[in-house]
Amino acid sequence: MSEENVNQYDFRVIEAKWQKRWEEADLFRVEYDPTRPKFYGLDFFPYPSGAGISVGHCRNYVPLDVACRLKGMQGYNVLRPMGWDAFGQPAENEAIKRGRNPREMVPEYAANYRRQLKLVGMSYDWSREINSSAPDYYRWTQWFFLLLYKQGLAYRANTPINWCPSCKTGLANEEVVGGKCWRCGSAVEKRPLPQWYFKITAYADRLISGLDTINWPEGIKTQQREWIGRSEGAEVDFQVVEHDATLRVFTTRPDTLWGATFMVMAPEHPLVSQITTAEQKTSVQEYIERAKRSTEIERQATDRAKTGVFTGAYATNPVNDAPIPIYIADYVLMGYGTGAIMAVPAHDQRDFEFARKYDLPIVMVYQSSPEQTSESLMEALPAGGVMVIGEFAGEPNSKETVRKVIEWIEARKTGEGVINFRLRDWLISRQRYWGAPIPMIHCPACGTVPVPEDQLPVPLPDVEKYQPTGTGESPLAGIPEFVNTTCPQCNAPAKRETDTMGGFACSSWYFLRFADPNNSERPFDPELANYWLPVDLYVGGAEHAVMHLLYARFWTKVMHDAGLVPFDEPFQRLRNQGMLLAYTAGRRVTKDEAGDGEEVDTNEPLEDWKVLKPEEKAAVPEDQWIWKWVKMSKSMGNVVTPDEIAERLGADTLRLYSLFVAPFEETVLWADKGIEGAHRFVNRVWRMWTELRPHYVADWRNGSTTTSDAERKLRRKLHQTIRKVGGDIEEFKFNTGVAALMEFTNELSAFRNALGNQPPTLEQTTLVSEILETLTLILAPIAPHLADEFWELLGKEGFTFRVPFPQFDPEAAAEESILIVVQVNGKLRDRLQVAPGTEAAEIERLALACEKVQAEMQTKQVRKVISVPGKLVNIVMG
RNA sequence: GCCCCAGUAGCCCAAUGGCAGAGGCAAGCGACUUAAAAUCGCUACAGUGCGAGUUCGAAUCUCGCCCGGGGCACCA
Repeated sequence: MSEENVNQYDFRVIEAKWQKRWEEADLFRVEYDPTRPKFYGLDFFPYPSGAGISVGHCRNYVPLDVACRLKGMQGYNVLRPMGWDAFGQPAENEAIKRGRNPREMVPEYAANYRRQLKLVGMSYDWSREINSSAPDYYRWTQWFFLLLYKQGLAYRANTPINWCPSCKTGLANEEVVGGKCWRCGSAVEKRPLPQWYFKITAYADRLISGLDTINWPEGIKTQQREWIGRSEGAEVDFQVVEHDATLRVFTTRPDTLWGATFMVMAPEHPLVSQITTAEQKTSVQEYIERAKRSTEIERQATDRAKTGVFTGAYATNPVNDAPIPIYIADYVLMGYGTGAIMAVPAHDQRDFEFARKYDLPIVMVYQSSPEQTSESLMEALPAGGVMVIGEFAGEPNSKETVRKVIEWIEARKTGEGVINFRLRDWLISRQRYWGAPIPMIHCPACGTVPVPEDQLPVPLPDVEKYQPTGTGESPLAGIPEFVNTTCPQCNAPAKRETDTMGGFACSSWYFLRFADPNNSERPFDPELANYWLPVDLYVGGAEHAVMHLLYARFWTKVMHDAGLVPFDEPFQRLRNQGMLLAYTAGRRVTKDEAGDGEEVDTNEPLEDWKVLKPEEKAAVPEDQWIWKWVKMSKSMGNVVTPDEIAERLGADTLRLYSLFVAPFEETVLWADKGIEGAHRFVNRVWRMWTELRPHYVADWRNGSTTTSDAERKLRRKLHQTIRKVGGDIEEFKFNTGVAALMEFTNELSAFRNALGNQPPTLEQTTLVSEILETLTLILAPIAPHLADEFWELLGKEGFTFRVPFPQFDPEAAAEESILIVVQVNGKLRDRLQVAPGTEAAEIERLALACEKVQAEMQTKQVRKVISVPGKLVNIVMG
């Protein structure tokens, strides 16, 4: 009976037992220890949604956990914290939906997350748990707002903002995706409102150059570079005819000034009203009105025909004094450059289209051939050709020419070289309740005054009603007890700022708070931050490529400049996990649903496919279901939870499968079949290991060494596996690391079968003991519950997390002989076994001596022999 | 339209210039079993999306296409 029990892999009991012991021993709690090297592994700051985590979340939490456990076994002092991005719209919207207060809901949801993360064996130091909506956290978010303000990096401006009518709040540029709100997909409008901004544009250059110093996926770096969008060019002044005004334009092609035949201003340009003539007033007014009404989606549609209106005014081209008409058109954006352009239809496609439509002259600056004329042009010529007019006639169409022209313009004082960025300042104001109040006070006498640091936090009032107002005003504006205060400077009655900060403020510094989460004197102790930071390994989804990662880098640079931290990049190494898709039943969108945009649920992609809700499944015949692979998410109703997998197959199986299913960064299609295989493997390990365990001797290191071929081979495989598993985890190649473990168990199985019921020899006992112990430890980062159970079964104390990860023995891992392939003209002819390190000349000699090669040499002449030591010999004959 | 990433066996994936196959799923066969499951063992299956090129040698490098995924999109 007892024999039976030992061989029964009861993962439910084992996993619960070790999770309890880890907790009792406070195993993952870490302390500052400058005598030890540190390792900081961090997950993207999650919002704890009511749905809890799905197996999709395991795609990032498990690999980082494995990497951190390995680092711990390698002797690093590992910081692995977790906290909740609890402020912001996801939490608020969910609370509204459930008619609850987010203040009560967040801790509940966080508790569920915590429970689930423990269930899959995560090695978090829970003593460092933080909640960004707690006053002792947002107090410091507000403190950082004031820091930015003091540095001149926070300002209030009344410019038209991106307004999401559904979220009822302003959006930063980064939060507008294709003219739609990133969160809900509604069409974004423009609204004038006074708003707080962070001057991230002041750091544009450093946000680009810093990318060269960090180990991030190239794709993410490219996205950030393109988002910041640095472009070199010049600003040039055009005198407006018969007005005391100059129109300044930005151009990357000042070399084409000679071909500028008209100007275009954005409809919002402040000069428009001043220079528009009486005759044109009506049509210009109409155009401006129309531009205002159209949504960002409409304005951003690139395939749309160019439209515009003549202002009646003219400007003087500074290079040839020609008067050229000034138009307004919505393809020119007020937010980029100067909001006005010089149009060179011959060399810019957009200007070309506009010129053809409104019959404006086209003048060629560059020509690739004499036959080419402005009349014959079918499209603009952005590149190539030689300059044919002006002072620089004869110059090629090149960067060098652009540079020369800029110098010339500067000398003539009509313009200057300028670097422009696509990046705009970061809109931080939200007109919502659930966020950190912006710590500013509006005083009638003193103006805008910061809240003194010692009065922080400005507490978010606890209220019953917090729904967004929709008027563009924060719900806080309706709470007199909050709004009315006194001016910190003159003590006169004053009003508080009622906007709150967007959630990205909280996540721009949380990684620092983990270094010192309970500090009530400052956001963090510099000594602790210097020890733990920067984050060594940061893991999360690629969807934050621009927003969060850009903002966090910006805040870190600001802190660096304020002398708070010595580094200026927060995340040394970044990895993005792939998405997890589930096969999901859906149906076609019916005509009436597609018809009106108002009623369509904007959380779902606006396509012709809609997920079948559970209640709809009965109504729609099964042969009309359309199956699709879509992201696993609560709104799709296709979630598989770690709870059900842990219950059915165990956490270690789930961990192993999360790693094995595909390369880390690849998209995964969730199929239940695959995980059965992972479970089979874990069972197989259990069975083999427990069967061999009776042969274990603790002092195997003093035992006799193995000599038989088969045993030496198995030991070689063991040491190769140590090397492979450790290396693959470091390189984030978890799938091949797990495969290596499977390979080893396959060989171990053959050994066990060969052993049968015979008692093992002394040598075999030594080998088996080494295997039992080593296998336990190399499994430990991946299947920690199983490993700790094994460790105990070996009669050891404590936890594998505290045991050094095995070192591989290079001698034991070395191959005894190497296979050399012999090819003739690239085709396989023979194989040779040679000792490692055999020189090229020697294997060449052996290859030429091969029978099959000799046979071919009878009829052909050897032209060349390529001999690659350790690989092959290729004999070229003809 | 532009920029990334991928395309290898029925499926998920290894191999990053050197014998196309490590691992898993599914399939087939055998052993064990009264039988089945589980387990153990064995087996078959592709010439690497298409077309050129470089090379002694290409899944791997280069160029041009096709297909899928992701990102950006009037930025002057």
